[in-house]
Amino acid sequence: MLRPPQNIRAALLSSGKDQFLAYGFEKASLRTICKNAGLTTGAFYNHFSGKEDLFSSLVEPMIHGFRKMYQEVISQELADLTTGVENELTSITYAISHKDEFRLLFECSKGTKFEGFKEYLIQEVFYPSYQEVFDRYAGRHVDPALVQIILHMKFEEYMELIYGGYTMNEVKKLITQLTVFSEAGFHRLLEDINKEN
Amino acid sequence: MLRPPQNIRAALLSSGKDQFLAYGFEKASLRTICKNAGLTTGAFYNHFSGKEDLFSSLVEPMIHGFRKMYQEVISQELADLTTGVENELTSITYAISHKDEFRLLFECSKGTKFEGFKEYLIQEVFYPSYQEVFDRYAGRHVDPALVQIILHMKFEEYMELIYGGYTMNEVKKLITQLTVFSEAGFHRLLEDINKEN
Amino acid sequence: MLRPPQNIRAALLSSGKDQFLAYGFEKASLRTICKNAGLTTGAFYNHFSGKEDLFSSLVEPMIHGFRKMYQEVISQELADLTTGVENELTSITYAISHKDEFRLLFECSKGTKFEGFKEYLIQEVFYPSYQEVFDRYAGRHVDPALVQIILHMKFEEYMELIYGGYTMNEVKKLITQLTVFSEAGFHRLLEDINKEN
Amino acid sequence: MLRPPQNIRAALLSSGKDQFLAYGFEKASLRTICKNAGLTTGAFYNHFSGKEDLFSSLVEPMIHGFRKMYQEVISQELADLTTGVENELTSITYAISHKDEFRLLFECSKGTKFEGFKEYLIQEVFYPSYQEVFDRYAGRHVDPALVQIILHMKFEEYMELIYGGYTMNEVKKLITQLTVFSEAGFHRLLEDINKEN
DNA sequence: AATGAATGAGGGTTCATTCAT
DNA sequence: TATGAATGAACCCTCATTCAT
Repeated sequence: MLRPPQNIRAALLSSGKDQFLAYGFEKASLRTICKNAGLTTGAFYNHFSGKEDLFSSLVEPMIHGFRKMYQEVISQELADLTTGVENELTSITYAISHKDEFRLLFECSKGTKFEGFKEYLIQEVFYPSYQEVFDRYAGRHVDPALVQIILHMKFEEYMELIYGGYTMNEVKKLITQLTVFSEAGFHRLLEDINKEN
Repeated sequence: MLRPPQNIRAALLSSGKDQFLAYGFEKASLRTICKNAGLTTGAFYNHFSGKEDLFSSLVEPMIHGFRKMYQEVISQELADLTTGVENELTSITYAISHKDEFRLLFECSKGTKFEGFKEYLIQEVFYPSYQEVFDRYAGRHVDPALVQIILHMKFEEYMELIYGGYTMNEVKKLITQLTVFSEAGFHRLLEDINKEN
Repeated sequence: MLRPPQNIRAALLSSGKDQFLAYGFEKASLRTICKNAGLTTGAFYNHFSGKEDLFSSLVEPMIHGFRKMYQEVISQELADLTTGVENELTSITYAISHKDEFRLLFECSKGTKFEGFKEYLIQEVFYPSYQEVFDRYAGRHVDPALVQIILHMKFEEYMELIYGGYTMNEVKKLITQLTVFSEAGFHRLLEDINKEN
Repeated sequence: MLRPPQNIRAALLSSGKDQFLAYGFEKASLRTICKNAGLTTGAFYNHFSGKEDLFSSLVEPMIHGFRKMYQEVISQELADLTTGVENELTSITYAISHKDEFRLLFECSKGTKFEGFKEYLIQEVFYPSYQEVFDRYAGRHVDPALVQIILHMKFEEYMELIYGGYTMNEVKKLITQLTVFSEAGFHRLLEDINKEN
């Protein structure tokens, strides 16, 4: 009653985040979300148009932010291919500071319109540029299956960096090391492939 | 009614697998599972003690089989470090032939006692030997964070091999290539690490 | 905010009419009525004391107007029995120009105090004079059941004239024809009845 | 518990009929219907698939019965034009013995797939043959507006016969009288129309 | 006058499980 | 073993109205 309206919205977002993370979108109980935020289910609908609206409100700002950031990163990457580590760091930093929202999006979104977001991101956003980079470096068309798998591994690397609970310094060091790992593996693989034929 | 009891159990297992894969453990409807298996919900309880029992029955035989197989593989591996690719192939082959059960375990088990199985497998089963192998190769204690991440990437590699829909021949070729990738990366990484200090 | 209060009231009445006509009194949503009128539900209560008050305000002025008009018509009718068609036309004209309000009253008033208005009108207002006219013409007491049915048919005739979407000229012509129909039927019926006994 | 299942279904149908008649389909409360039938709302869904299924089960058998009866009546009518009164009596008798279901269909079906049934019946089933009979008798095309209105009046006549609470003997007598009324009116009207031109 | 957050009860429906038959 | 009716709580959501601001 005496709380300013912003706090209510914030309380609902926070409570919703908790429940969605704990139970997933479908199993999370709106009643519980409301109770934890200190209001009735009826009151909820003065702030959000429904359960999915609450979920979207948690996740969409992050998606827009990520999109914006990613576009800058990718355009830099195309201009200067040596900026890899730095750009990765930018992306990871963003993701870490939106850790929860990423998890919502990737692991708790079943039943929402974001359900397939992870695969969408991998296939539509990352894969095309990945395949292109591989092809360019190899000087030939690289087996898409191989690219797919390595891309998924890369994605998993990011996941671990994001959710591993590392400090920024640790992340920086790990990325450097993992870049060494990936690039060495990558070059050796291409050599082998080219030898084959 | 006239079906031998085995068929009923099999029908329930099959119908349950379908629903659990499609909707996850919690959201899958026991009613639907029973209807698709051609019996009533009441009859179900003559064959299984409940929803989770059905799930366990789908997943536990595979776990035991996998455990048994993995122990043979790992003891071979420790005896002869050159058997890597072959052993991986054995594991993957097993996993591919139990694709559905793996997916149940890893992606559809929320709400059951198997909920944390994937992390359990990684941390309790794979990680110790992984860290040991890394340490042995490096001749020093490798940063566990690094091992964790690379292990997760490896695990993701397996996932893709299992779920990518590849033929056995494709899998064999991919494993060979990915082994080249991983090992080259791994060696280069260790070199770098050793240089550092 | 800057609108003169009359406009707000008018907007609410108009929006309410729309919703009541579309969904009936009970199913119409006050929220929607207010939203369409451009204000909040809270503000609504500064103009009307509640949902039913809004409904009454739509319907009562018409009822009073109709009562007044009908009294003039009926007193003329009793003075001069030949004015039939003209008087019918007066009534119908009034009804057509308050078409929506009539519909509200007859078809959308469930849940309000006007719920039984149609039957009230027929039984309390029309029936007594109808029975009297029949009795007078017949020179004897006509079976009330017969009068009831013919009265209801007459009422339905009016409904169709009102809601049929006819021009005034068409209405005039139709009334003339229908009067022929009714009166011929009526006289023949009375002849038969009198022959019986 | 001890009631045979038929009684439960019957109890739900009866309780549903009461509530639908009293409040209309949308406003009737399933909870109340169930309570009055002596079971919980959960149990309800073992007997009907939902609220509308209950409504349909009340109304559809009557519709099919009516359709069947009406087809016999109309084919007789076309074979022998003098059977009018008898056939009307057959129809009305059927309707009276399904009085409640007719009222459900005509007055309480808003929100169901039967919502427009009354107008459908009038326009699609009755109107075409009505217009044809008028045209045939008149020897020319009669103004559809006139036919519409008289048809609606006829329909209202039936409604009153059905809902007036008359005995079968009274109905028989009233139909005879009303047929005199209608036919006399009809013939006189046609004469007038033909004179006009 | 107007806002909009809050109430609290009610809506139809689904659920895993139980149990008399 | 099988049936299917019953339970009772939970689900998300909508409602007319109130009231502090």
